[in-house]
Amino acid sequence: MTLRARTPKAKSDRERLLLSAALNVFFSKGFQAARMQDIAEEAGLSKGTVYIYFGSKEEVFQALIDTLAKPNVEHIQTLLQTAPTVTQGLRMMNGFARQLIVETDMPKFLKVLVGESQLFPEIVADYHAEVINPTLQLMERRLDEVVDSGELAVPDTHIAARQIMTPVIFSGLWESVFSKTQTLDYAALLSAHVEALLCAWAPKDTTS
Amino acid sequence: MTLRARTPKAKSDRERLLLSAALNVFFSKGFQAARMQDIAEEAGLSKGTVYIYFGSKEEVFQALIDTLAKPNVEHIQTLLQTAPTVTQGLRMMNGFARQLIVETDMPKFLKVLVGESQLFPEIVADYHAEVINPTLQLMERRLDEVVDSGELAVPDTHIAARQIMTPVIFSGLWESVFSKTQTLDYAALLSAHVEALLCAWAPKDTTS
Amino acid sequence: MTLRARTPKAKSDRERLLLSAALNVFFSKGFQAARMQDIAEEAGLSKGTVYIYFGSKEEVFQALIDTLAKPNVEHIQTLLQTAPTVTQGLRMMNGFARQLIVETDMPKFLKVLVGESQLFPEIVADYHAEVINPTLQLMERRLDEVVDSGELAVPDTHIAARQIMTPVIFSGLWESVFSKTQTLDYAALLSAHVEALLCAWAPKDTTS
Amino acid sequence: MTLRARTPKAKSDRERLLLSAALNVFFSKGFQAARMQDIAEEAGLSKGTVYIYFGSKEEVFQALIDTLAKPNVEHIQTLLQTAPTVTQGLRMMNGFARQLIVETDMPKFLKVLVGESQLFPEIVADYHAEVINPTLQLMERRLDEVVDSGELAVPDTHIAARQIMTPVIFSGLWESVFSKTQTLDYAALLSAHVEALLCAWAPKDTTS
DNA sequence: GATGAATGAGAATTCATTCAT
DNA sequence: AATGAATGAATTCTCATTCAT
Repeated sequence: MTLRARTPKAKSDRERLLLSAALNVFFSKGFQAARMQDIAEEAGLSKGTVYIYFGSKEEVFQALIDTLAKPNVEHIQTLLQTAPTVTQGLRMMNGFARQLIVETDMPKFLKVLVGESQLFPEIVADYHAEVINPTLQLMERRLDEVVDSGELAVPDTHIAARQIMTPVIFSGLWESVFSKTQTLDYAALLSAHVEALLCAWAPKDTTS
Repeated sequence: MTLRARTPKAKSDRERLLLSAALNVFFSKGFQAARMQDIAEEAGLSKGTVYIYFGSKEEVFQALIDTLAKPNVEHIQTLLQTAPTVTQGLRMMNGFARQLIVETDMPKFLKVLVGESQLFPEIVADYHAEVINPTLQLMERRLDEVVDSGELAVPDTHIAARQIMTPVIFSGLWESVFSKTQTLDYAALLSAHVEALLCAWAPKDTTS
Repeated sequence: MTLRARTPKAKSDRERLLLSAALNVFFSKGFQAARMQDIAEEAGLSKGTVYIYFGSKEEVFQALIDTLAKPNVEHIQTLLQTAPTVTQGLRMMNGFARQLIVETDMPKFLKVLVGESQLFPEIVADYHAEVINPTLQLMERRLDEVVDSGELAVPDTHIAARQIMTPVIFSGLWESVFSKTQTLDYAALLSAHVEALLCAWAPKDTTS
Repeated sequence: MTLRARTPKAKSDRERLLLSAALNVFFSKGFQAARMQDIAEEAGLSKGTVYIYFGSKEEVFQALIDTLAKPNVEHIQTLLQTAPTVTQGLRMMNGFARQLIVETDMPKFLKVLVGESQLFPEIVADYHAEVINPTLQLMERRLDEVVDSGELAVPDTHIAARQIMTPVIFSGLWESVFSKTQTLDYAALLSAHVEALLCAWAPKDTTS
């Protein structure tokens, strides 16, 4: 029998442990095929114990989304807001995106979200409302600002915000789905992309 | 009882009907959560009938991949090979990509492939080998040619080939996952992307 | 499509063909595991055709018992009744038993009857009433006669009748169950048995 | 919900309970027609519980054979080996055979083995190799010894060993198949048989 | 009469969830 | 708190039977 988690700290550690185990299992098998047993084993605990922390498999899934998704958003937002220029902000974001893809669970998370998107439309809606949309809107606003300031000449900031995310999603997905089959140089792809955008958005020379 | 399919033609029609039903169900629920019953009902047939045409749920899935994936590849390849210039080829491909996203089952297919990627690694490997890789390599070769001819100045054709696909995948995924929550102007995104690439790859003026 | 059976003769031939196929299939798989498809294939016909001749799988089974069991009984009974002495009758019956085991379907039939005995108690009761019991009673009566006539000194004719059958059943079962694993010389076993019985039943010499 | 079996002892008891239930069900319906549900109900447990102890219906069957068949063999062998004379050994074996038929599950087991013999040829081969053959060979060797010692004059010890088993199998089968229809005095049959054999094998008087 | 496609009831097996220990 | 035995709903797949051709 595993040591009991008596303090609140110990309990929240065990919760995190379970969520991390769950992500791995959901990633490997998908929500439906994932057995509570698998999650328990991945965490080194027993089946019954999972139910002490989460009421059902669906609750584990929901908690996973809530716990893992949001911290990243905040980071991106901080990055965008604190960078002196958008050009720098974009370049810094690239570095962060690379980290996100290679060093975090984001690709696994992305794969799980995509895979279960039709099964849990509320979760998708929620995720859109709390993560995707705020981030895109923040980007859009920042781009509007720099257009006004003349830093960049972005023709359509709405599309531009999405355009920025394009290789991040591509890379995340590649990492989840194809990384075992063929590697991809995410950093190169991301920076080629930013440079292309900056080229396209370069302010027109209006001096002459 | 449904009309019996006695001729080979009628049987192959019914097979197609079932595969189309299966794609919808796999898309909605994922492979695991999809019940054979669901597929049968979607096709207006009974459970047992599905087993006359396919030996198991997995066989339905495999047949789906085989049937739906490959035709699109050929189209893309033709497009690339017949366009007089790469610039035109890319612009035409965008039109095709838009069609692919809005008018075909590609987004559903993409979502299913991503969702089940860990469960069927052989199918993913197969898909990579027969669809993804040949397409990317063809693009890469075409880009190498135009670099040689001076039409474009692509710094890294390997990355460039992937870069081209970036918004296609993004759009396909958006269509699958978020289209009910928020629409996205795929044509605008795709063409903004191509224009950015063409800007970045514009041959340097070496006359002066 | 197989030739149609138009005449009554042709129909009854086809019925026999199906029953023979059924015996093989029931023997190999047991009643439950036998598929109508198997029986049809064994007979070189199609599934639906079996239903033209028999209303259900159970009806096939019933017809099998009725058709195949009874002829043999009549033969045994004739043998016993026409033999001039019981001693000769027993020896002749042995020859017949050997034939029954090696050259007929009796062992298959026995195996099927035993295997399904609990599933079809009425069939077993029927079989007992129409085949087993009459034969045993006839034997018993003949033995009573020869005891009276002084030909043999059988202590208990009821038991004796059963005792006679003992190696026949043993051999039939061995043939069904173990013949592929190890052969058994049925003729030798049967005649050793008869000789032992004749020794035990030899009339006591009461002359001195 | 039934009491939980937590200790190894309780678990092995439950396993035995299930096997005993399984024998009854397999006997009544045959392996194929037996539903796991039936076995569970016969044991007073639920369907799912059977799968905690045995991985599949086939595994239950195999375990049954392993558990129930072998103990009896040992008993017979001990009997034969410890009896001072073969004559006594045979008479004692008869007592044991009667017990086997009336007081143990042997007849049920025999019926099940016969019924499923074609479906599980490996089990039959196994059973022949581990139970039937060793027993027959032991008998044969003992008979060879007594022929040498002059105790009995057995003409063919190979056949004789089989001849001895003849009424045991007959009785076991009768018990399984016909006992509800008509009783049979097994003890009388068995001892009549032994006496007949002893008569046939009596050493020839060579004194005069 | 013959065929085999279609049906749906039924059985093995799995696994989320409960709860006695 | 932790465990894992027990349960039964749910799912895949099979096959007896029907019936359009």
